[in-house]
Amino acid sequence: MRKKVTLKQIARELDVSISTVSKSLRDSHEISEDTRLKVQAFAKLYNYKPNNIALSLKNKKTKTIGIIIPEIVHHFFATVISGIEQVANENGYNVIVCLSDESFDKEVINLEMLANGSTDGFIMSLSKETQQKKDFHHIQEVINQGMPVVLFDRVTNDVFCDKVIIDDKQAAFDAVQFLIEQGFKNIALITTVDYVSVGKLRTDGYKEALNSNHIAIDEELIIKIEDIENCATKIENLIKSHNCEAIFAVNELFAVTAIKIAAQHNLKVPYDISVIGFTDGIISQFSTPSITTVSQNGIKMGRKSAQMLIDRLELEDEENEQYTTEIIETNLIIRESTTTK
Amino acid sequence: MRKKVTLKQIARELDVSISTVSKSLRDSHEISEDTRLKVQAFAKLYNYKPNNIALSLKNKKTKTIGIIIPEIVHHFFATVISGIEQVANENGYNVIVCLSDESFDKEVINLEMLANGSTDGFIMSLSKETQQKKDFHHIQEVINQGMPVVLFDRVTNDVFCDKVIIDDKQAAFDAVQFLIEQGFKNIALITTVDYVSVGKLRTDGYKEALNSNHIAIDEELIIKIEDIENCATKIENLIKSHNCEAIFAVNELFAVTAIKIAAQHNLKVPYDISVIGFTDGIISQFSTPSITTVSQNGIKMGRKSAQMLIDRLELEDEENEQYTTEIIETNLIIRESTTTK
DNA sequence: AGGGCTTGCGAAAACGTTTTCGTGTTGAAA
DNA sequence: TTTCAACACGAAAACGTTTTCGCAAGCCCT
Repeated sequence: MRKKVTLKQIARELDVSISTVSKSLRDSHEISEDTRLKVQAFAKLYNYKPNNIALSLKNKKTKTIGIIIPEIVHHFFATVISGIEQVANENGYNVIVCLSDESFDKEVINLEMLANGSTDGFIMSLSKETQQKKDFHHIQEVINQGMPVVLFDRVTNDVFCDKVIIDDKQAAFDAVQFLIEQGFKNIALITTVDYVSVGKLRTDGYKEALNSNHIAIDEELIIKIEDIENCATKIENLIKSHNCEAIFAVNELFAVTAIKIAAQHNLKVPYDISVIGFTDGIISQFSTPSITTVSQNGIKMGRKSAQMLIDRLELEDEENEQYTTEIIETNLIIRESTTTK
Repeated sequence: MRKKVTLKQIARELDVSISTVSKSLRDSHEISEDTRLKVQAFAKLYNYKPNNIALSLKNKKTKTIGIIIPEIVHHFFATVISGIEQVANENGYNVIVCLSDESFDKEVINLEMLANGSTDGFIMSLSKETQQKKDFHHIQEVINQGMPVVLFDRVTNDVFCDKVIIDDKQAAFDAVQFLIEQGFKNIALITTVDYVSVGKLRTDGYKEALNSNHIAIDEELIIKIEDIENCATKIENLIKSHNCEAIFAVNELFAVTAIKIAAQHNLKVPYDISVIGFTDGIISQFSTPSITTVSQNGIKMGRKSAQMLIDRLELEDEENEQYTTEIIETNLIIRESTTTK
């Protein structure tokens, strides 16, 4: 077992000082060519690489980005991480990933854990519980300590920092508008409970689209799902009791569930009902029929978030207190689950 | 902006030495109760938390696990990470995630990057390119330096370390055996090119199942996909030219693709063809028909990998050179894509 | 020969901890 | 009064770097 070699060991072997070794390896002009080459050769032979921890301590920079998200087994979040990782890598940063499991406490613990020197900044998406409690002191705390934070997707107005979001309301509006243009009037909405910020925004977009087309909002056509496990009856009722021609679902799980339940009642999508989902994930792409959906472009969100964080990290002391909110464009991907009336 | 407070600052404020502060906070009996309480109160007031980097440097332990995987936008890998993160968290470890993008070079770079002090050990799954080149010197290198490595899923016999796998061959055998028991004889295989270790093993299992049931292997019924983009014609030929009654696909993408292509040729799954996939991901669960598949239990793989790594890290100097290979059991999840003849 | 450069290198501080060891003060025992 | 232990605390090293500063030797110029 050949342990990693340090400057000190090289110095001892070559009978020079630690400073000389360090300078030689960094091609300092202070050192004669003789010594420099000798040291470099020795270092190469023993495969010397500077210790990152020591560098971090000295430079007060870890070159590490902390990511805190609700869960990772979720296509959207996975793509965001992927995007973050790309940009991080291009800029010599590593990413350290923590999962909050939608729990406020875990979010706080993870944040505090990483804030003690482990990372230079954070990219996060709020847990459901945090959004529900509206308690963001932990985030404000790390910002006060001088660590940049970028919030993405699940954000809040209550904390000032850079943010990356999609225009959920507009995207929902566009999706519903599309359905209306296909000739549908009785358009149902399957959404989440209100405290999930994106669910709320998408609901608003739905309503606005109906309004601007002078279609009355029928509350019977709006169902709010709290728990995916036992949503079946609600959706069944929706499909059976109302003559709904089209459904806008605020995520792909709701969309595919609706399609399945429709099929069980001998209603074929898109011939009997059109369905639009949200999030262009695996489900939308591979279910039968494939699902028309609003694409969120997680990669782009991740890349943008990382870029914003790194920009702020490298600007450093300029203390630019101008926080910005970046909006990633969405687009409707039209597939098999929609048709014209 | 209230920067984080250090021992030195507390010491200066309270006019004691750094040692006294440190000892007070660690409840040392060397310190009088007076001083101890005073220091603790002050530390609490200023929310003192020890700097992780400094601790890492001192203890030569980072309490961080490096994960290097081919990609993260992949349900299986996401579940494994999730499992790793659970156990890591329970034991006070953080995880730092790097993606190789199936590239040998990126795998090497990431490994070397993290090996310079950033992590205490690694959990990895080999990139395709690495498996193809059969070059594992980078992994052997970090092991020689005394860093434990756990390989999972995509492993190799050429490097000695702890491993966590499923019995791919047996699982494939079981799946094909199941098809045979349903009365099918003409069973096709959709697999990968040979250098992908798990693809090879699953192919072996397929063949062995046929053999042990005295069914001749028809090479025409075996197709190897290199690139998912243009595999359509191969699968079409398979479906059209042969009277294949059932298909065993070595991953869920192949399975769902086969089902889609079959549908295009007016063959209904499972009535005309039965299909079994591998990996119980989103696709298998939500496609129509839902797909009978071999479940890999990524969470369990991740948890086991993390446990093995941490065990070795905490054992430390005992220098237990007894490497073990853990096998995670699989099970066949029977859904709608299979029926009896 | 003396003054002033340049060259080549080492000592030491700094980052923030923990821990070992030393030391001065106090009180009690002899 | 002397001796010794207990007590309370500080100095310093160590982890592995980088960088500033100081210093000695050699050289050139007057």
